[in-house]
Amino acid sequence: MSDRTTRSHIVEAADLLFYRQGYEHTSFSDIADAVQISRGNFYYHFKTKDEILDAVIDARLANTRKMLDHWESAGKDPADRIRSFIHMLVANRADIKRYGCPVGTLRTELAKLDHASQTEANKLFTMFRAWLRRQFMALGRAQDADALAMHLLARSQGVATLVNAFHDEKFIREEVRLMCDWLESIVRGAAA
Amino acid sequence: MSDRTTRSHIVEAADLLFYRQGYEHTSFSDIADAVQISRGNFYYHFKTKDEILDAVIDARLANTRKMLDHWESAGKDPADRIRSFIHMLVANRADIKRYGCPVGTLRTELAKLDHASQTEANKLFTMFRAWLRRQFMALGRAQDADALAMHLLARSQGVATLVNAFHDEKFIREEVRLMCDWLESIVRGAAA
DNA sequence: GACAGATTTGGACGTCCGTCCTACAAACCA
DNA sequence: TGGTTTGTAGGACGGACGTCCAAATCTGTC
Repeated sequence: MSDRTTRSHIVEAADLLFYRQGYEHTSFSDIADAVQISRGNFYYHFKTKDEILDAVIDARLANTRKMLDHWESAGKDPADRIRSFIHMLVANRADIKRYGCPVGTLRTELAKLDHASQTEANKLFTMFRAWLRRQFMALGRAQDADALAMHLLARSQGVATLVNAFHDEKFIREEVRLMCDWLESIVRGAAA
Repeated sequence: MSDRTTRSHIVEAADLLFYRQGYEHTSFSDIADAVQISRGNFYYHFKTKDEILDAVIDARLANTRKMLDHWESAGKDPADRIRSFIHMLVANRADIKRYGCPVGTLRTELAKLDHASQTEANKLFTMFRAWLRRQFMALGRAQDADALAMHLLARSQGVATLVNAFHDEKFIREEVRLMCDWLESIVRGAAA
C-alpha cells in the first residue's frame, strides 16, 4: 500500500524529470529531492536506475494507451479521431515549446546511449503508428494506411522539434492547420 | 602547426563522437582514445569540455555554410537548390538511420541540459532556415517564404527522427518524393 | 506490550569524470 | 651548444554518481 504510493511517487517524479532534464542528466538525488525521500530508499523500490526508466516507460505506455482508447470512443469518425492526434500538439504546446516531445526526445536520448530500453521506448511510437494506421484503414485507405500514419507521425515530430528550437508557438497553429487540410483532402478523396 | 593539426584532430574526433554517442555521454577519455593522445594533453588545447563543444559547433557551422554556398552556385534555379536540401536526407540516409540528424539531435540534447551553447547550436537550424527562405523568396513566395522554409525544415526533421526510430530507409525515399511533389506544386503555383 | 515484517534513513563504497599540475620531449633560436 | 618555447605524457585532485548496507523507525497482529 504505502509501497505502492511511494513507488508511484518515484515513477511520477522520475517521469517529469526525465522529460525536462533527460534521463542521463537526472540523478537519484534529483528524484529523491522531488519526492522528498532519502536517496538510499531507492534501493528498496528499484534495484537500478534502469528499473526506474522501465517503470517510467511502462507508465507512459499505459497513459498513452488510455489516451488512444479515449480518442477512439470519443471521436465520431476516423477523421475526427485523427484530428485528436493532431490537436495534441496544440494541447501540449507550452510543454513542447520548453521541453520538446516527450516521446521523441526520450527515444532519441536512449538511441544515443545505445540503451537496452530503447526497444521499449520505441513502443510508444509504434503504439501511435498502429493506432493511426487503423484510423486511416477505417477511412478506406487500406493500401497506404501505414505510410499515411508514418507521414503524420513524422510531421508532428518535426513540428515539435522546431517549436522547441525556435520557441515559436504560432508555428504549431500554422502546421496544425496544414495537417488538418491534408487530412481533409484525404477524407474527400475517400468519399469520391 | 602541429598544434593546428592535433587541435583539428580533436575537434574532428569529438564531432563524430558527439554525433554518435551524444555530448554528455562522450568523455575526454573517449576522445583521447580516438585521437590517440593522452588525456592530460587536452588542457593544452582546450581548457574545458565546453570549449571543445564550441569548437565542434563552429566547425559544423563552417561546413554547413560551405555546403549551402555550394548548393547555391551548383543549382540552376531556386527549386533545384531546394531539391539539394531535400536530397540531403537520401545522401546521409545510412548515418541518419543509425544516429539521427546531426543538427537536430545535438540541439535537442543541449536543450535538455539547458547548456550555454544551445544558442550556438540553434544557429545551425537558423542557417538552413534563412537559406531556404531566400530560395522560396526567389521562387516568388516573398509573403510566406519563411513559413515554407519552416515547413520543409520540420518535415525533414520528422523524417530523420522516424527513420532513426524505425531503422527504415525506404521511408526516406517515400517522404523525399512527397516533399519534391510538394515543391513542384509550389513551383507551378508561382509560374501561374 | 512484545514481536515480525515492511519501510525508511543516512552514509559508506568504488568508480568515473572534468580539471589541473608537473615533469619530460622535441623543436627552434641565439 | 645552451636556453627558450611549444607540445605531450601521466597522474593527482575533488566531486558526483549509482550502488549497497546496516541500523532505525513504523505498522499491524497476537
